[in-house]
Amino acid sequence: MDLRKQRVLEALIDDYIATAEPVGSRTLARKYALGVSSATIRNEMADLEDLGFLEQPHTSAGRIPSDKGYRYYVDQIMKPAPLVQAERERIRHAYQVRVRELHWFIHQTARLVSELTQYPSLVVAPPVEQSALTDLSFIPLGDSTVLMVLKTSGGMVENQTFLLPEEFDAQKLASLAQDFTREFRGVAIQELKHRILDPLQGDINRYQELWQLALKWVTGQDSEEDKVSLAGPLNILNYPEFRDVDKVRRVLGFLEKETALQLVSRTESEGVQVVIGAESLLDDIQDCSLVTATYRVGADVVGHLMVLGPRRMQYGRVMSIVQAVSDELTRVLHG
Amino acid sequence: MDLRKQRVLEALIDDYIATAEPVGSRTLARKYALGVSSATIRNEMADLEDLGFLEQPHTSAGRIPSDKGYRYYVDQIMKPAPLVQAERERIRHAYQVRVRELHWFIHQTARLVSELTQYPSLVVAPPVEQSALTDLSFIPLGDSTVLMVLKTSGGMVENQTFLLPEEFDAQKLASLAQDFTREFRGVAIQELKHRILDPLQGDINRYQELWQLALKWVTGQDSEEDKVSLAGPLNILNYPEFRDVDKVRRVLGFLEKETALQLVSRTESEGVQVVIGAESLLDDIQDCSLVTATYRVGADVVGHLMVLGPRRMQYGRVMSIVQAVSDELTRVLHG
DNA sequence: ATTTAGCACTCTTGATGCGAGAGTGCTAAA
DNA sequence: TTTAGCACTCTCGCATCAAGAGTGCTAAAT
Repeated sequence: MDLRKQRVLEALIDDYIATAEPVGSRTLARKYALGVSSATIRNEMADLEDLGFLEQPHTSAGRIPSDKGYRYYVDQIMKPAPLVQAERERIRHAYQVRVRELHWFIHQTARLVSELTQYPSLVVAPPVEQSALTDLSFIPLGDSTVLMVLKTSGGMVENQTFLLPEEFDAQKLASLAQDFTREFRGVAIQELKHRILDPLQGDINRYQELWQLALKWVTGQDSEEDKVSLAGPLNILNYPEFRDVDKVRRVLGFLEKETALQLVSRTESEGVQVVIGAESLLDDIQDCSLVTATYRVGADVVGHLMVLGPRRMQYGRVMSIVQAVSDELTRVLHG
Repeated sequence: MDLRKQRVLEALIDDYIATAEPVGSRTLARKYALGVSSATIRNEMADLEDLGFLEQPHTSAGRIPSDKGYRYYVDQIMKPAPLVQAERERIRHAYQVRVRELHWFIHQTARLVSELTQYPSLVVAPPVEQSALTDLSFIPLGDSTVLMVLKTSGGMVENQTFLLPEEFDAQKLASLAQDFTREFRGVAIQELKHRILDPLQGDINRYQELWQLALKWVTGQDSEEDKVSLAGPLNILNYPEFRDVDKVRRVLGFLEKETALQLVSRTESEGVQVVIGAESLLDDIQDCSLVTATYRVGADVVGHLMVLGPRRMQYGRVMSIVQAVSDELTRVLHG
């Protein structure tokens, strides 16, 4: 794999990403200053095909990159595309307004990323259970309904209205919330489950029904849609590889199913990751690529961020954007 | 327009709705018990075409209904399809859990409707400005941020966190909220704008900056996405008339643009409305139909509910569902 | 007067064939 | 080792053709 092969591979992939058409030796010789004739390039291309970096859709078309070709391109050749000033500012400004509501953050982030990249984007919130309780309060709304406001260790606030199982007056509610907060401050949400059921908990224990209800909401929210946000799914309609409706359906189906969530949540390693085509082992997105990143809220509770596009994705650009956004998100959520 | 013509028209439309294929006289004679031969049906079909109820894609295909044909079908022939038990229960149960958050209601409704109908559905919340303030309170979250909780006349609760323009301690905030509530209870949100700026308002007036900020959020939310919820857009991919990606893009673009919102909000009349094909005068949805309904919250503040599908929509079913859901919604929001 | 059978006519659809164009691989010369 | 030249292959678009579906019209039947 000498330098010239790399050059040819790079030029070919760049061209294919730009045009979505198989690239021939003549095109490469004409459009890119490789300093050699098309015949030479032809030979190099044949070698690259033998090495498994390129494929030929049919005998007499140009060539297109294989998964392995893209992989080499991403790992060895390509440089992350620097963001322009406007984009950096956009990212910085995205989180300056409202604050502290996790679901707002993930919505905002998903939209931001999909607008910057022009690909669909999916953002997964960190699991609530892992964060610790900081404060709980109730706001009575009348008619046995109450707004429960929960502050967690990451500085986030979750709130939800729900029906009370029995009548409480405002004062009683306030004192209940106080007792609860005093007792359980710093305890992880997932731990609360057991603590609430603990018969030794005295007064807290007397209102088990209430707490269980509350708990159900908090953790129930987990399995809900609040946890994951999808933005810009229709962007994929803009790419010619998705002119087939069945393909669109499969891919968007993947994004809406839990498969996407599982796939992305399984990733342990930090930083930007790229999954190309069949590497995902998922039939539905055989000819898509994914770029994922993680972000942190508080200490080490992590969320995930993902961009899905055609295999000929603008890797450099997307990786830079995803990196910048996840950095910014981590920064903002830490303060 | 004698009875037999109606029968033929009905059979033809039913068949076309089921198959999406142009319908020929032979098919009608065979599948539907019309009691006459295909030749007779052929004559009737020719008449129906002259009357403008049918069209021929080309000389030797069967016929398909025109907009006028569908219109006649909807207005004169078709009966609303009764819902099955399971569907009625589904609708009743949909709103039993969480309560009082308007944006939750519209999300829930959109999803419910699109799942029942298998078409995309759009739900528009009633304009916040028209409802009156009932109660305002603050929950301090530390670091100059606060959760503002606003109760409105419809019994709805809006809440949002935001940054305080200056430092307030908890007590001061509580008293501010009390003053504000006392002063403005029953005033319409849109009216608040002027009242807050009124220099005669004494103490309230001293914290103009705070109130303006708060107001900006409440009414700003109006132009935001919280106001409208789209569910099941991908359902249209299941219908053969949308095998063309460009068409899909146009139609889904329409749903995401403000056009849809404007169109539906312009409707004054109550009850279920049907817009067929070109009747909408919008190029992007030339071969789609819309079924819309209104719902009320409180006295006469209304929201809208809309289903979009191909022209050969299952009108009877969709109209029943939309009717039932909007009734239920109105009922729940009234209590 | 209506309904129906029969039939010629029209138009789509799918298969087949053909030429143009693009791109390759190979050979031989530079 | 590179390059020019050329034969070869395969797709794509276009035209042609037969089959099939459905119609409209005419004439017979009810």
